[in-house]
Amino acid sequence: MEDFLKKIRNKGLKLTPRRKAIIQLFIDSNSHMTPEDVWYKLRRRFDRCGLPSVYRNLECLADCGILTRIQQFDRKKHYGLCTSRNNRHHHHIVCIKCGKVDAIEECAITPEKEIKGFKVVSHYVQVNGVCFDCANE
Amino acid sequence: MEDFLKKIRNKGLKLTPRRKAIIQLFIDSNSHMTPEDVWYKLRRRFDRCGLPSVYRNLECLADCGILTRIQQFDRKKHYGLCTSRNNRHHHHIVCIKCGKVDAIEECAITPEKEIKGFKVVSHYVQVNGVCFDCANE
DNA sequence: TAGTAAATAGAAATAATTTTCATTTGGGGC
DNA sequence: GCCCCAAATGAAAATTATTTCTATTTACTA
Repeated sequence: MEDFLKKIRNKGLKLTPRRKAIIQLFIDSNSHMTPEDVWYKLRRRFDRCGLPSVYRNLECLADCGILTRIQQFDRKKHYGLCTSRNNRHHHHIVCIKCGKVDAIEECAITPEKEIKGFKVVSHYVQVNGVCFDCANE
Repeated sequence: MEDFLKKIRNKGLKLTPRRKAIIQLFIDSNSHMTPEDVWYKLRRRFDRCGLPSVYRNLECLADCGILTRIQQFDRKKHYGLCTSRNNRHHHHIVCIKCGKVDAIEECAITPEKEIKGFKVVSHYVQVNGVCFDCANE
């Protein structure tokens, strides 16, 4: 937890009760969540709690590298706890059953391979770049 | 084009003027598009043209393997033409400038590598799987 | 401890997508 | 070529996730 708080301070952002609570929720939940999921759980602890604030905080925590944006094709935003200890390039693996999120350092994904104890079912890769034509215009 | 039409027939779906026109739009446009983009262009050719129908057709064409769903973090759906000639496992590379979409067969993405003439700027990988705990419950 | 920029709640607005339903149409079978 | 029926369509309305706005509160710095 202290590592996470440090990341917020490093960005010059405030360490509010909501933010700490949200991080704690992710540590406890061990799975990715939508803004609404988080909001629902936060309301148990705070009488007043605005959904827009949750949206802002999740984005802010993702920008701090504390959370990672998880792509689920259900039209909602999803965030998971980013547990990578160093700052190296990495990706995340998501359990399609329980939503558990873990960091993976390797990029060479091969089908059927087991990664960190996860049995790979599918993976989504999108490479963003500049094509030959655009690079030379 | 004939290859694409075959894929629709193989799925037992109808070969409507809208569908042919949408495929042609993608062949001509050479970039990925949102439902609204497609709708806007279709309206030049058809007097009556419903947006829901465009949504339905894009999903349908994606299910047929004619289009591929492109992830852009702008809250809209994006589709690109899938030009892969065989049925092998593949991904897509997207130009962040012009939106050009191309199929890539290799999975071992390394940063800075050039793929098919595209200079890789970033890539998004999400692996979906079943974690150790879930696999053993 | 006062000052200030950042964070907040709540209400309202926005915008993408989906649903519903009545009508039309493509394509297989005659 | 014509009939039939499931699939496709348009239009309007509904849904729903997300964002904006604004006044108020709060965390942190000096």
